[in-house]
This record gives sequence, C-alpha cells and structure tokens, in this order.
Amino acid sequence: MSLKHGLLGLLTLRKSSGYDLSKLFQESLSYFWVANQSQIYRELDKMEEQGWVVSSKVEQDARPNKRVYAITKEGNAELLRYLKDDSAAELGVVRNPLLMKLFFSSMVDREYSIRLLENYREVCVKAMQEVKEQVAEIGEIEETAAKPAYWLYSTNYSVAYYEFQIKWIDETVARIRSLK
Amino acid sequence: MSLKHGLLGLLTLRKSSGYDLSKLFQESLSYFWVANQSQIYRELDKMEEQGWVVSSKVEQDARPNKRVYAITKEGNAELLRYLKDDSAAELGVVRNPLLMKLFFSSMVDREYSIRLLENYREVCVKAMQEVKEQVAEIGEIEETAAKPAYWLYSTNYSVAYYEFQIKWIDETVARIRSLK
DNA sequence: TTAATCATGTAACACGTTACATGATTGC
DNA sequence: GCAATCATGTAACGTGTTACATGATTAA
Repeated sequence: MSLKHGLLGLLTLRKSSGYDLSKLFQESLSYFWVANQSQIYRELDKMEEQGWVVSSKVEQDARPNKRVYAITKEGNAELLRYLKDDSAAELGVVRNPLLMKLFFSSMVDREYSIRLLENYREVCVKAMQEVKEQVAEIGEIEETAAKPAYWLYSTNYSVAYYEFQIKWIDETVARIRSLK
Repeated sequence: MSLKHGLLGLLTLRKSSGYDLSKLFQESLSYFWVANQSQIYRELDKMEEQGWVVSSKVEQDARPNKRVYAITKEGNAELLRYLKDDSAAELGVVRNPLLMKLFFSSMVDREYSIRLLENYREVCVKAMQEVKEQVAEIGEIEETAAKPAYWLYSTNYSVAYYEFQIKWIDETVARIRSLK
C-alpha cells in the first residue's frame, strides 16, 4: 500500500492535480518507488472513495481542466497510522533481471556474461551520478516533503546501493575471467 | 519477460509440471525473483501458445492428473537469444516500502523510525542467514540449473546485499539518534 | 511552420496476488 | 481418526504498463 501513502505524504505539502502529483512523485519518490501516471490517477480515485482525499474540479482556459486533490483529516490520520507502524518492515519484493540472466549464463560463452555485467555497471554509474546530482540540486530547493535529514537517508541508501552493485560486478567479472 | 526465461531455464533441466516448476523455482530462483504458482501456470499457457514448450497430460491414480511441460527447439533458441542479449541490462524495478516510510518520517517522533529500522534489520539478518544456509545445502545437491560458479554469483549478491542494508541501517540509526 | 513538449487525463491489456477446490497421504 | 500437508490446478480480483487523445505553447 505504499503508493497511496506516498501520495498522501506529497499532498501534505500542497493540493495538487494528478498531473502535478505525477511530476512531484517523479522528482522525489521515484528514486525508491516507481509509479506511473495512470496508476496515480487510479489510486486517487480510490483514495477519494475511502475519504482520504477530496477533489474539486478547476476549469482552465489555456490548459485542460483539472481536478485538484487535497488531503482530508481522515487522510492525515491514516498517514500517521502508517508512519507509526513499525511492524511493516517487510523486505521489498525482489525481481532482479540481471541475476536471472546470470544464473543461467553457464549455457553461453563467458564473454556474454562479462559484457552483460559491464553494460550493467555503466547503467549503475550513470544512475548513481544522477542521484548525486539530484542531491546537490535539491539541497537548494526550499520545499521538501521530508525534513532534509530524512530525505538524505534515502538518497544515501541509493548511492550506497549503486556502490555495492558496482563492487559486486567488479568482483564477479574478475571471477568469471579467472574461470577454468 | 524474465519469468518466462526463468521457466525455460528450469525446463532445460527436466520436464516438469506446473507444480514441479513452482517448487523448483522456489528453491532456486526465488532468491532474486518472486513468482507464485498461478503466475507460473499462466506463463506456461502462453509459452505453449508461442511454441516454446509442449505439454502432455499424464493421468495418475493416487494423485491429481497433471500436465507435464517440456522445452522445444524454439524454446531453446529463445533462451539462448535471451542469454546472449547483453543489452538488456536494465535496472530492476524498485519499490522500497522501507524508504517510502522513512522518507516521510520527519512527521512522527524519531523513536518510530528507529524501531522501524531495527525491525527491518532483524528481517535482513534472518534473510541473510537463510541464504547462507541454502548455499551450504545446495553445495551438496548434484543437479543445479546453473553451473555452481554462476549459481554462486547470485547468492554472493544476495548476501552482500543484506550486508549493505545492515550497514546502512546502522549508520542511519546512529544519525537519527544524534539528530538535534 | 512543423515538430516537440506541456498539461491534462482515459482505456485496454498484461502481470501479480489471494482465495478456493479436491482427493490422497502423512503425522500426531 | 482428525488436522495438516501434498499434489495438482482454476478463478477473481488488484496492480502496473502501454497506448492513446487533445488543444496550447515553445523551440528550431
């Protein structure tokens, strides 16, 4: 249920349309939670049914009309309930396409695996770069959903996660190279 | 599409029913790819339509009848194509419920966050333990989908991943404790 | 002035999860 | 001898992804 709660969290900042939320989400939460627009619209619908948010139609001339959402008292209560619940510390679901491929790679020449890993390494390096840039950028922006400290923990996580992966790739490539 | 390819990989080992595959999957690939039974049945259906596998009904008396799947020539070709494709080195999708919660945790007392992290730490320690035990176990079993080396890379990954998370938790808890 | 992008959103489909069904067999 | 688990699978529903729609504005 984290998507709903992420949206609630963002709505504590300010009222927003689905489109706004989608952008905001992209800039903040997407580093540890992927979600796309349609999904967000659907969740907002349901959240309104549940009474966590209310929406009102806003007519616009130059732009398409929009529906603006605001968090309700019930929504706020739900958000706090969620945040205080420390039991929900479950492992995130894991689906790692790289490991899947590598697992069966004894069936093909090791050059394929080495290239696979090296390509992935580049992806990691770039992604890490991006997170670091984003940290620098947001350092300057005033309005953050989280207080800076909490926000930093998640970016630290991301950076460290890429570092860990790069290290593992380097070790693994070395091992593959020295096979037989 | 990794699930289909995982199943193809397992089917190179031996013919299996959906039920068998589900068990096999659990013991081998589930460490880096979650999938449940129903999903596997559905994928097998589609894979048969695509001609990657063929199935035959097997009547049984003491047990429910079953449908046994075997990989075809086309399935094998597809598996090799997949394994040789080193461009598909995309970052796995990430949805991290822990980071989502932590991100907004400035809204609640820091004791909640500390407990959250410590609970999660325990989960990691246990999960890491399990992987290590599984490594020890499988060390003895003869039939592995991957050659031992390749299989080990993925378990190394898992262990290192838990270690990384535990380290990050410890640092983060320390930082939260020293806030303000 | 044409192509791209913005600002909004809907619709269709694919994938993932939970619950159920059923007759043996095994464990206590 | 009753409850749990095994060995098989189906059905229903919920979540995630991709594609499309549309009129305004900006970039080249």
